[in-house]
Amino acid sequence: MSTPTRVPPRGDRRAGIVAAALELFADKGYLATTMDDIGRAVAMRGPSLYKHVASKQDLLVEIMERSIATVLRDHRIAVESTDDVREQLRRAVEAHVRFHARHRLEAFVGTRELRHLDEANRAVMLSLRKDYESGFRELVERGVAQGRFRVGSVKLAVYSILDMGVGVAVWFREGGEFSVDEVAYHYGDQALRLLGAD
Amino acid sequence: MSTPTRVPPRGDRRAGIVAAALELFADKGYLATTMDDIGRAVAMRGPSLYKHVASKQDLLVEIMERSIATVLRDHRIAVESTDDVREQLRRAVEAHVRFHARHRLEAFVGTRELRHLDEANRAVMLSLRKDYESGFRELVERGVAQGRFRVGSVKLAVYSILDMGVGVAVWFREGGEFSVDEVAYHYGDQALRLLGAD
DNA sequence: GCACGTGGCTAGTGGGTGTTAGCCGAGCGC
DNA sequence: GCGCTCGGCTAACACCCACTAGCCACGTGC
Repeated sequence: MSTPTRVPPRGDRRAGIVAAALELFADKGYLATTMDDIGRAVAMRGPSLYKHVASKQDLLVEIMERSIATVLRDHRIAVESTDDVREQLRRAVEAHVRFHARHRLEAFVGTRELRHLDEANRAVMLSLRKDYESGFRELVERGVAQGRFRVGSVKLAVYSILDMGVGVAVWFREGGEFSVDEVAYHYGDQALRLLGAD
Repeated sequence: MSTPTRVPPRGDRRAGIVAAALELFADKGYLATTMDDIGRAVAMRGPSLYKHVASKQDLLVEIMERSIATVLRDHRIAVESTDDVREQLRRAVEAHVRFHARHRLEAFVGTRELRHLDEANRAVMLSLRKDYESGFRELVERGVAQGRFRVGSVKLAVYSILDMGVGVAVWFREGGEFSVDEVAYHYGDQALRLLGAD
């Protein structure tokens, strides 16, 4: 039997493996996904994967690190793009929602499989997630201090806004009833309403 | 070694097993929990569990069924307790939040472990969850029709309200900063704001 | 044209897991 | 007191899975 694929372009075989792992982890869960499953998705046997990755755990770590790094970057960009608190919050929420719509699978795996990260990596991820949450809290607190927002509880408002964005990852489908932009806009709007903005 | 517990009260040994399974499923996940783990939690060996339950899957099914039945019942009671749409929605949201605060673990397992239900049971659960969602959608639609709510999109508003309630299960702790009632009240408020109520 | 690194393969290892089989002590009905 | 049911136990079965060992084809550098 001759090789069906002539020659894999370069050493980016690893990227394909990570992508396949992401899809499988999101679909079946980390524990339910076997190395053979991942191998099958990239047309090789399970053990061959070890020529490209150190372990199954490494795949999870790589997925999570990339994911959280993206969210934090997008958030920073959104907040730094204006000085007006109201607008900062709108853009931060839109970035949050855009991420959860565009990177559904990463978002999914990022929250669902946190407990299957080994201790050290989980601690790092939890800390980064806390930072992210803090960014929103500071934003809302500043808005309240400036009299732009009126909330019963900053903490509960922030949790609510974040969680409704997280939920997008569950139901959103590319090419479905809503575009990413529509969802982002509506959610930004809802967040501002929830904060009693203006 | 004599029996440490003199005699288990009655045949409610099963209830203890389900409770232990719930805690473990919520903590480690369904797949990561072994029958030995569950056995240890109720002071017996794994295989002995089979004198009380048919399978590990049965434990998951029982947990999920009880969980969804509770939510649906609470929702119905809330909606039937008044005729005013605004008040119906407030009470439905409060019931939703109360459930996710009081039955954190059930809520957790109910959403996180859905994929590990076998096909038949999963279909039933998904259908029941759809019914629950529909209840909220009809409520919001009625409110909009009566001019009591003003929303950009009924669907997105409903998703948002449900998801922010679901999120409560993640962070809520009995005896923490907020009581169940406080959270329920605040979330009811936030939902009404989000709907542009009144 | 040859050595060698790359990246695939098969075979195996060591451990884990749901579940069944079969044993047995204790309490209860009669 | 006898037998039966209940509910525990240990042993074992039948897989499954991450990962390792060791082999080999192929393309490239020289």
